[in-house]
Amino acid sequence: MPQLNGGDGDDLGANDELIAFKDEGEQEEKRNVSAGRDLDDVKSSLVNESETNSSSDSEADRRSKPGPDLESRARHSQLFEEALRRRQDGGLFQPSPYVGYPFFMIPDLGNICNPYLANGALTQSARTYLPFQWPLLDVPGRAAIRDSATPTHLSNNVPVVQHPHMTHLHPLLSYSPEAFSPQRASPGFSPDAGMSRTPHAACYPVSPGGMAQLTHPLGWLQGQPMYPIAGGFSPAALAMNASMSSFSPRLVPTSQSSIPHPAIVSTGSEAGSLPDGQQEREEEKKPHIKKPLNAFMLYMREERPKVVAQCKVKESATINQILGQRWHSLTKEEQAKYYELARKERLLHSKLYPGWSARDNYLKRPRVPPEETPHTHTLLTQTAHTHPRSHLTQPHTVSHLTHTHLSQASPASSLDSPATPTTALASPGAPQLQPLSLTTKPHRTAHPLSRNAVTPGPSTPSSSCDTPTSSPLMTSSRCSPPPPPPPLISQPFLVPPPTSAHQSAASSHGALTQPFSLRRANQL
DNA sequence: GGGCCTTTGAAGCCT
DNA sequence: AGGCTTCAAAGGCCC
Repeated sequence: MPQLNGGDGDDLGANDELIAFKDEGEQEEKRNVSAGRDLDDVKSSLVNESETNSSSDSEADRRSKPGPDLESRARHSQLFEEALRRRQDGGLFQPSPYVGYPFFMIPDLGNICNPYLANGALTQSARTYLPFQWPLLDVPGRAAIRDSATPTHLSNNVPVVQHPHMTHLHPLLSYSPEAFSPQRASPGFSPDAGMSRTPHAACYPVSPGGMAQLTHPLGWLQGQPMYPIAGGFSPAALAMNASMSSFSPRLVPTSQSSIPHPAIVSTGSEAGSLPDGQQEREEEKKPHIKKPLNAFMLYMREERPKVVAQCKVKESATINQILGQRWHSLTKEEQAKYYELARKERLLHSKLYPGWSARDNYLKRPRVPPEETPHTHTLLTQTAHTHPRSHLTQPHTVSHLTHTHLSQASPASSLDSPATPTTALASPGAPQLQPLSLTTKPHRTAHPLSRNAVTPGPSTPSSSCDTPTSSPLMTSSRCSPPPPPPPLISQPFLVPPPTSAHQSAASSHGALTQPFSLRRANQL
């Protein structure tokens, strides 16, 4: 566990962070205990509640139970620790966010490797990135730069390379010191050389002072507009970037005009449906800011390589099933790490994008190829606000109203009291309700029609990881042949009848007995 | 080439 | 308030 608040406590670059985290600044061990205790408290309340109906599934009971579950958990914990050690030793795995969790608020860095900026070239999934990610920038034009293994000099000399190993770049989880080191800065960030391709670089907590010594990778772009702010990023975000950055504030773009960068273009579909209005055009250039990752997503991000390596499984659907059950096999303390990390992710996200709301990404994806005129676009947009679930008719273009608050957010209000509810979540007084349904959510049964008609069922202590059907827990460090179906008695997660709270949490994914594919079909 | 699958959690919208 | 839906990551698979 790293010192999340290492240094002088300015790693976040914001004092309110210290306020937000009541334990911030204390010893990490104490923080861990505190986080675990908080989580325990929250979970215990739920457990107590559920115990009124059934005590068989409480965490305490599970943990006190001898037998395969305990054994598998011990193995898993051993694996977990081993993985942590490996990462500390500079192994191939992505460094654990807790080993070197670089929880600092360096907006420039966060922007450079900003994982929230999606759409094409800058997304991890697209595996295309600029040598540095443009702050608050959405670069949808992936088609133009995709499959470019070598730097592609675009019209304004911004090299674009494709780098499958940089998918780990993340403002919180993994910064590559090599990518930012002065030694490598030149070849790595030079417009002529593109980015260092060193994969799996260890991450480290960067102190602002240390970063100040580095050559800003954007130096060659100083004076140029860096990204469009037409999307309505509040001056607060920019001010924060400037104030919190160890780099020159001049790098913070001040122009409201869009960048003529070739990579910073709207997607073809967006451009094709552009209405004539200038405002709409600007809205379509708005960057797509991704949601912050939740605890499980962070866990998956970290554990996925292990599962892939251990099980030789590459299908994400299968891996996710494994990880889902592994997640349930984690102890509260282990889960608490990820909840804490997710909480800080949300906090960082809310600071980077004070006006952002999950609503901004809501129903933005085109479900049906739009055949719309500007007139219908307007109508559909209005309809979408009235009936946002009617995604069949939802235009793929951005809504008119959802972003208006972004540009209206005042710097002071954004900084002092970010408008996003995530900040409220991160506030010390806000209860952490996330873990409530962790170990009580019943497993879904895969629909037989589903392509991946695997039926994970309740977690079992088995160590096989051939398929989630046999045993997804994968508590062993090796993949073993699928054992015979374990007796039901060995299932560690016998789910009690859900309480109202459980029901609510579990039902958030639809009917418990209804497979995802069916639910999806019903949605459509 | 793009959508689906699959997981959990956060947050949105709707009733 | 409660229930339901969407999105976040990921990569093989399928059409």
